[in-house]
Amino acid sequence: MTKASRSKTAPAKGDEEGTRARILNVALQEFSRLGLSGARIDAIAAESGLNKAMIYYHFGSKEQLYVAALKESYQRFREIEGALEVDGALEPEQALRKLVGASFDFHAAHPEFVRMVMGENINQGEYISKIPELRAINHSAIALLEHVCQRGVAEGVFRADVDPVDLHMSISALSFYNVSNRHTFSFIFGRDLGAADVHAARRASVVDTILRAVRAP
Amino acid sequence: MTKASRSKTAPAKGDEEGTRARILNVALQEFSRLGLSGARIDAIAAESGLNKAMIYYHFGSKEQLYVAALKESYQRFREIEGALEVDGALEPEQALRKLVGASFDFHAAHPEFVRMVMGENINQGEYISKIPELRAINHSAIALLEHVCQRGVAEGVFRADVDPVDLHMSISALSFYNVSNRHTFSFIFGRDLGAADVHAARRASVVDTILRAVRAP
DNA sequence: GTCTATACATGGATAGAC
DNA sequence: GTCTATCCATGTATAGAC
Repeated sequence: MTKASRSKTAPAKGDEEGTRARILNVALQEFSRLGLSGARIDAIAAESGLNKAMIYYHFGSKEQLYVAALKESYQRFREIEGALEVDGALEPEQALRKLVGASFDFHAAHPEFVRMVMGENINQGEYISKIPELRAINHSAIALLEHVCQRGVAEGVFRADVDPVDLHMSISALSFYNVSNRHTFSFIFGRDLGAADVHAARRASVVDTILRAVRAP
Repeated sequence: MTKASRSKTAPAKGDEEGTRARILNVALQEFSRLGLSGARIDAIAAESGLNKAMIYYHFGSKEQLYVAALKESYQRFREIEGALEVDGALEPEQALRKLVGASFDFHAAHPEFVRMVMGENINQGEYISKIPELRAINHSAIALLEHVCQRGVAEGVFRADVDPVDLHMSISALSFYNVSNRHTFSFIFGRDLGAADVHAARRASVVDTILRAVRAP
């Protein structure tokens, strides 16, 4: 009996998503909202329309479920990043603009990813270190950046001494902070970062900041 | 009997710091390490060399203790920021360099502050909103930035259309992320952000990025 | 695979003596 | 103000039936 031992009863029910997948989706939301310690297995069970025993049957423990959710979170991130096509006809400047804008938009559109990463940093990276597959997760992003930088240097529009990983870090920081620190920032400065005009202005500022950082001389 | 009802026995004991202050210090560390839900009253009591009842006597509840720690955290931040003297003889460029470097250094030197802010954003700012005094916390930083910008514009070295709050946000983002996402970033890129040379290079990059963002034209 | 019922530990909070 | 002892709700995890 191999892994695919769900011999019959392939359920064509409307909500057929698979129990495991349903749990995982709910868990991702719950952990991202409340962190590892704040999330409750009871709540995940209830929200999934299941019972606690099912969660332990499929995932073993709260921590293993958390690791699965963390992994899933990063993998979704990779999928969307991977779908970015940027080369082709675009000038290096325009290509970089597109990359930065996409990063900013992705973070804004996926606060649950941002929150998972925040939570895992609160955990001091204890659990992500158990998922070596994620090591490669951003390498394609770096490769893309590197390629764009090289083209820019060749055309004489970008500086030659830009480190792609350092540049990636700046792009991530500006994209990430905008979501991660939204609540405290909005409170302290009375500027609602969720508002459309504020958001658009910030986006433009971030893209501009990165472009200026790489532009020659 | 007024507030100061500790009539006699003003204890000259070596560790005289005040019970309340001792609890608060330990709580700040504990909440910053583990977040509101992850922190344990038992652990705070033990670490303080006290018992749980004392905590409830002085602070009422876990959440009130958390709010006190959050407030304390921001107030220490303000103190250090407030001590920054930047005007005087410095050129606008040099003044801004100093400001950005100080922000970067402060965050690096105070991971517990960064972590408290992360945790509170996980809480969606629910508790900071109960501390209206903190609204003004960064206004002096903004005023300083604004003044430097104005001088730079007057001398023709800075752009005229820089928004001080937006600029402050970029400085904070680059300073904050470096600490907040240290663990996941180090894991994924295999670059230890704690290492002295990496840290110094990143600092230089951040200062440079901000300077380029404001420089005319 | 899925459920109900329950074991068992933990954690926030309080009572009451000193 | 400070302590010990304890209450009670909650939360992770499992046993065992279907």
